[in-house]
Amino acid sequence: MSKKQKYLVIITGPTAIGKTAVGIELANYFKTEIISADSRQMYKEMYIGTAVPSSDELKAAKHHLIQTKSVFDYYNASMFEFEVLDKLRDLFEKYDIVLMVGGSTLYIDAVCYGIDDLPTVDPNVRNEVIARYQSEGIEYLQRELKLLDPAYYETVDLKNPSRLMKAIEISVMTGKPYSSFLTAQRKERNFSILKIGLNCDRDILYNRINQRVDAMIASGLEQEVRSLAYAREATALKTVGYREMFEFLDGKLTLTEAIAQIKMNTRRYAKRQITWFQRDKEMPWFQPNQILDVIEYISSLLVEKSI
RNA sequence: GGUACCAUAGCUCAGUUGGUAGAGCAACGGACUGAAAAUCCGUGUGUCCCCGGUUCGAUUCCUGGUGGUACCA
Repeated sequence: MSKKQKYLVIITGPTAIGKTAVGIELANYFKTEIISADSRQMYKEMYIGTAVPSSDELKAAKHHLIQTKSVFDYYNASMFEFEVLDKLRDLFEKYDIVLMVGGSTLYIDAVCYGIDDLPTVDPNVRNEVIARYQSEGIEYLQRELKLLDPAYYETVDLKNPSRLMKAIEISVMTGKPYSSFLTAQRKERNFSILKIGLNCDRDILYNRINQRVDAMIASGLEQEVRSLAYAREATALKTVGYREMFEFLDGKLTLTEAIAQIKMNTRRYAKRQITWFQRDKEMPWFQPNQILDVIEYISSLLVEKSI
């Protein structure tokens, strides 16, 4: 192996834990750049409600995949996988270490382990399935899936319409059962991956979330959401902070209620992230203020591996 | 100060004709391979305000407190 070993260092953790600040410090220390692993900060129409790094923060370290897409663009975890791999090919020409910072769990897993190749679904097929679900209910999806992919029917969460629809769309499109595309095989990467988790006591995290939401409101979240009314139906706008503010603008919630719900839904989101992270028993955890410990931890692994 | 009503889960409240209690929301736990900040599933966590009385047994009935609300002064 003549080529020098390359490392992707992933900084992750629940929303509002302080990943951005840690990422920038690490980027400066290791003299490298940051790829965002955030499924919402990539949309250029969304800014306040996604807590995109500030212009000062973006100047402090070079960031990639931030505000590069439109909310009308179709995007998914598989596309993220390939986009990041492309980006890494470039960055590893210049750096031995590249950082990836973010909390979008499925996207991170797609980069680390790969995600099976599926054909892109024809919007007509998709709309047809959605329409029949809306008129005939989840029983329709269950019946249909049982016919199209009995094996998947046995293992899937039968009460989860998203999962059922996805499998039906793919099966209808290809004429083959959805489950025949699932290999459950980890893809090999030609770089090493180091994951770092950031977390703290739950009540402290919840305080940070509350403060962040208040700050979003103070910075004009209402205006941002109001100006996005034309894009309201886009999937990317079905996001904590935007959804509740649309309800406020509709008069379904008072501003006070909307703020309370944004805080609550952000807490639940953080909890879902934490649940996902707990699958990975190997991931080391640090407090967001333990930057020196994180640097020491990363450095020790680099030395160990290069010997 | 007087009279009436109320006090049960984190909150709003239901209930037990006397056998130690249950809803909604919150909270907590979990699943998750192309919408993932999405989508879905599960769980009751309790000095039934306090002291005494009646009773085999009191959160429930009774005395007296304490706190709250309303009205009258």
